[in-house]
Amino acid sequence: MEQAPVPTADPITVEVVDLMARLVGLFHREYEEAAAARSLTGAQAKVLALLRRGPMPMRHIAQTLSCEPSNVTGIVDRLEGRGFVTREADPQDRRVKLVAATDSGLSASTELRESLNFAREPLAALDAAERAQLRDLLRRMLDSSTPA
Amino acid sequence: MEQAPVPTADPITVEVVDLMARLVGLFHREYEEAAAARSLTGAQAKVLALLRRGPMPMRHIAQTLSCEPSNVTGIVDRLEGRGFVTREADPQDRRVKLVAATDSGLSASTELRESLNFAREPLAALDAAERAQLRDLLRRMLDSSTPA
DNA sequence: ATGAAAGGTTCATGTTGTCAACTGTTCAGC
DNA sequence: GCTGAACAGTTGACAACATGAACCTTTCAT
Repeated sequence: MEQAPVPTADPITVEVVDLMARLVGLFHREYEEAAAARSLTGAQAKVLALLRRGPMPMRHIAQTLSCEPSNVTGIVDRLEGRGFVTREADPQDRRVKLVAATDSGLSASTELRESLNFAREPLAALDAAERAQLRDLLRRMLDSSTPA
Repeated sequence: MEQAPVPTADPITVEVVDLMARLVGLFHREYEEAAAARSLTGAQAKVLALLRRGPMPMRHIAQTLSCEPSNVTGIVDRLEGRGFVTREADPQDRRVKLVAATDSGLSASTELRESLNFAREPLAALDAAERAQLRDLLRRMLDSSTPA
């Protein structure tokens, strides 16, 4: 039987991976800073961002963040303590706690999101057509690995 | 005088930022996992990756990682404790400590780097020409914001 | 009805991160 | 040459994040 064809690390792929690593570093730092400017931590900001689509069980948050549920407990505790989210029991299943963003939490998250859009100088180096190209490439990469 | 043209969040930019956020999340998680598989933390792996180019003063590490020097002390302590790096005084300036990867540290870092290359399924969705396109776009974004 | 399984929390522990205070070393100005 | 400012690194105290095990409550299959 053939060995699974090791995706021979061609030079372009290697370089793209490297560039992405740098991009990830940049992005991550800026996100962290933008959150800190609103005295949120990165993890808190991520949870708030998740809740923009609507209330969500703790477990679902943990899955999306790829971390242990016990970790989420603490993060939500702190967000709740500052009035950014609420916990309410799910009427359908009383084991489940639905976490929902408050108005205050929602607007904090929206502010942060918008501050990111124009803080993103790296994108300024590209013109409209190139940004569209980039968008298409990224879309295809993500759609292939995140069926959702 | 004109107001600085608020980079009116055009829909494409907004979407690109969003896609990048998702990509960053994916990449970050995979990096963290790949590091954990070698019982390294993400931060430790990042420092080892930095040292692949050669020895480096603590302060330079802190600057590159955008964190406090005191934080680097701890990370390097743990790496040193496991024989992945060494600390030696810089003969030129005895205040400075040069951190260098050992052979063991270097090969751990290389292994990790290579495991990333073919763990990067998202890239598989693109053919060679598209990967080259992506590389060019990313290069330009990064070169514009990281003069180095 | 009983017991297994699932959702959350708690506790203990380790790593990352910040900040302030401290030790050595270098270097500019006198 | 000295003195003092500035710099590199460490230490200590503390908060957030992250994991894993133990636990409680609720649900659900049998």
